[in-house]
Amino acid sequence: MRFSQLLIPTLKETPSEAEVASHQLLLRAGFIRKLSSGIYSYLPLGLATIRKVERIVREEMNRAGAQELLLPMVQPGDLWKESGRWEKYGPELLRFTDRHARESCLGPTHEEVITDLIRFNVHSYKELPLNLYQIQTKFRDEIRPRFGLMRGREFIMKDGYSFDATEDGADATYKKMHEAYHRIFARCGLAFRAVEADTGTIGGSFSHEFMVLADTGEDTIVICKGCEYAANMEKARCQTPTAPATPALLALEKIETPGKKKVAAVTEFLGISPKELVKTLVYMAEDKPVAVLLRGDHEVQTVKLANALGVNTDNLRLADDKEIFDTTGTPSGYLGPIGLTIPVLADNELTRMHNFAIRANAKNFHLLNANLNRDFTVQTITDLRQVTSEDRCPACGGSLELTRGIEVGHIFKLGTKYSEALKATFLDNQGAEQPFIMGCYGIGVSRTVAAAIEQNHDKDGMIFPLPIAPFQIILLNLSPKDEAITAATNELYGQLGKSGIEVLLDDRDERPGSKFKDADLLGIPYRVMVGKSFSEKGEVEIRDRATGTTLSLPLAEAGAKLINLVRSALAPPE
RNA sequence: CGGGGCGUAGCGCAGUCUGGUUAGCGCGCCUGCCUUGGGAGCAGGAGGCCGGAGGUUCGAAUCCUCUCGCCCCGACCA
Repeated sequence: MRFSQLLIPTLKETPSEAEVASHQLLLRAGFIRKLSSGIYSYLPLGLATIRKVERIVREEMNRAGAQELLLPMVQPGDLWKESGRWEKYGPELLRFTDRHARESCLGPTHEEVITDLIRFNVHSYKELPLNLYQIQTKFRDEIRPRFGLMRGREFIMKDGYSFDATEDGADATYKKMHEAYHRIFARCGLAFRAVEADTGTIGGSFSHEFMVLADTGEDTIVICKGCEYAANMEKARCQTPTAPATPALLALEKIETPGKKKVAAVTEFLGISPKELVKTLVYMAEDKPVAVLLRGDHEVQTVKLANALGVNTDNLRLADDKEIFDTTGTPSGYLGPIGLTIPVLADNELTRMHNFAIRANAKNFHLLNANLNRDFTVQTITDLRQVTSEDRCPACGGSLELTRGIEVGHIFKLGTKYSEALKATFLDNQGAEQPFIMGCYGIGVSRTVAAAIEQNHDKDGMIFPLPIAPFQIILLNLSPKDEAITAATNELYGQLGKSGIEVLLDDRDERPGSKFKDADLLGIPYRVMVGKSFSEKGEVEIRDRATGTTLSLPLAEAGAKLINLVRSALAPPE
């Protein structure tokens, strides 16, 4: 393709609305333009990149035995009522009525539609397993879209759904998808980790998220430096080391702590570490109070707490001062665990603590030398807190690292949640009716492009991994008015094109500096320059965008060299 | 939805507090000359309902009211 004929509206200056690198660069390089909040047009280069990712996704999904189909975007409200999600999904589901006053919605995901399709068309275990996917525009009316393609309201997603007859079969399918996802993101040239994840509102029994590692990621993930263990913060566990030998239990001691409420102030005043204090928090779970006990320096992980209580995170919040007083009789800020009548949950860590400090249920007093089961009891002891970098890996005991990630893929083993809700069943080999065992598998295609840029850029622009670059080579004619140079450039362009190499020919009548700047901005992996050194020595130069290394070689050798470079970069993993 | 900020030419901004000629600047765009290895130079030019509506005033980009849109921070997610 010729640069002069393509719509590539590059910008010298960064639009003020863009905050993160991928958003700024996608705008500056002319890949996308915003239509309204969270809704973007993909220009030719943006679309080319999207198509590259899609192609890899298709190849790997097909290779793993999945089949592509395409489901409707507009979906009847009745189907969502049948699954129960019409009520549950919330305002993120964009709803509208058509001319016949039928309730409808734009598909944010397709569990209902696919399950409906399968229940009417698949009836026997002999037809299973089935694994179906589509690549399509999704719409989710996000509360706050942000960061360009990172969190749009309209975005391109690959969503896949599997149907198995047995648990073992479903687990095998899940494993196959896990492997396929590994291959997909590896082929995209991304540094990523698969992490254990909470199943959230989609529901199901277990799941993994695929995280592209980048400092600007919206998620915090925990990865082990010593083994393969990795998990989302919401799910991350840590070793619960066996309790040290129980020391002598000291007598409770009431001590005045004038005006000290916050953990840091209290422990400083008492001359102890926050690790020697237990704090008492009150939450409202479905509007009923529960107390949570935690070591002073630890933080509650809301998702874990919600799971321990069996409630949805939407129905879980910190109690306000009035609620604390009304339900415990103690003002906020003075509440300790002794004598509580509401349900009490304690974090695992408490089993290892002895002679710790707590609040005394009285203004300006704390108690020293408190002990679990001697001075107070709790109903539940489990993992309720955020893992920290001081914790040890639950799998190998190695040290843990907290890092940021961008969620580009998510796989779930759903089980029978939707098949039961929609009465989607088949007959097993005994002639008994069984619900399909399902899995679902998503990849944010447009987000993957943003994540790739987030992970691969420098001050001059994007640096695409070759497999997902919009073009593999950008060929610069540095002197379009020079006939010899133009003839040489065209010859090379033709040769590469015949070999199936994707070349963007910069034939614009611009000065070299502008072409260099644009080439860097677009992030195309190899830049080939035909100019002064061709006139002087018959040589062209090949510059690697990522490393900046430049290779000069005779025109006659350049084509073969480039074909070689591109093909080796495209070699699939292992 | 709560908190913060912003809407002036395609992009980046000044002007608004303290109302007063024809609303400016840089980049980009058009024409010509010139130039050609890291976003050149000169000359000429086009482009604005100052987000929208209402109000105050002799007079509003500027003050007031309402509204719409956008961005950032939080709870949600591919």
